[in-house]
Amino acid sequence: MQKVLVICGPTCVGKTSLSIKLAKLLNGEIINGDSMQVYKHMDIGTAKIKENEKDGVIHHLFDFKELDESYSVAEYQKLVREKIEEVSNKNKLPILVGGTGLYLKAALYDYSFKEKEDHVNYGLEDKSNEEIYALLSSLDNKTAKTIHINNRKRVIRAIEIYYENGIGKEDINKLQTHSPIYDVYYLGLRRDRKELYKLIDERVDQMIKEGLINEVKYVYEHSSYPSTCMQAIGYKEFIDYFEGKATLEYCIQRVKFNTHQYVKRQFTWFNHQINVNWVDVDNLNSDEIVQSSLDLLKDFINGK
RNA sequence: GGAGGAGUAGCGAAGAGGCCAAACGCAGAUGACUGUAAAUCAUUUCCCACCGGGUUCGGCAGUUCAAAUCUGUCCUCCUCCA
Repeated sequence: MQKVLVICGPTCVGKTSLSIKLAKLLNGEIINGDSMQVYKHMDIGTAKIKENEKDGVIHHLFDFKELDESYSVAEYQKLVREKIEEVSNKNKLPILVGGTGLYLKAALYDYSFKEKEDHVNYGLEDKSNEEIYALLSSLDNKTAKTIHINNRKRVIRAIEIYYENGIGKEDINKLQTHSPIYDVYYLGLRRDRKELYKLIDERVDQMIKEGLINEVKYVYEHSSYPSTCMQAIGYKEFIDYFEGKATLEYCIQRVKFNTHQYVKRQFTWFNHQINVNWVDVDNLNSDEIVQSSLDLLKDFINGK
């Protein structure tokens, strides 16, 4: 099986800088594992790696989407698998770096997404939660039991899955093995939450200084709200400011709070969905982080 | 010095005698997650506990079977007039 190294963890722990060092030490190339860094023009707010920080390491799947294009796990899965193939063929180690848990898992596990056209509209959007949930229950009760009635997106998607496949989501999942299709090592960076929150707040302030507002304004003007890119934290919060509904200070605070909650969700995901080998970064300097990572990776690397 | 107004859980803010451990929002905590995932959704947050119990609504003292809600007094803050 092909080897794949994953560097994951919550936002703002230092995945990017570690990834460069490991890529150089392990002769690797980096593949983006982050749902928002695929977009052009979204650099500051997504904390995307800067050109001069890449240090000669090749990066894949960054900056290839226009702002008005949508994006999804299925597309990501397909692209990443191609890249893993491509990098491996050069005899280099593919290193996935990112914090979007579902994307990482979907790419590396045998999640299957049906090849499909554009979204078919089944006219579910204007129905009430109760109505669509009742519909799902009648179609595919097994899946309905796993989704909360208020979770419209999931309920609707489950109905779509049923219509498109003639079989329910739960039954489809049963056909999968739920194991990785590569020889994967999950390396995670972790840090005390409170400490992380503090670093996040500082980083947000720094982003503002670097011109985040102008960047967001550009993105805002070249897309529209339902679009994927304007759902990014650090962007959507400023819509109210641009429309004169909230002060700038308030919006900046919202960015910080939303990022805190995002971190929380990321931890929940990583802790419960995949077996991450954690490096606790709290009292380590950057060299020590690299060393701890290499210690953990020893068997994975030598097991070639 | 005079006239008004306000003090409610970490913050904001409802409640104006029993249905109040106290709505709602925010922040915090926990969880779910297979095509929007930086998305979406659920649970939880005075204290101890399994039923249940113990302390709360600026302080103190009253009225009442019953007080966050009524009375007195004190403290703090705000606005206006001097």
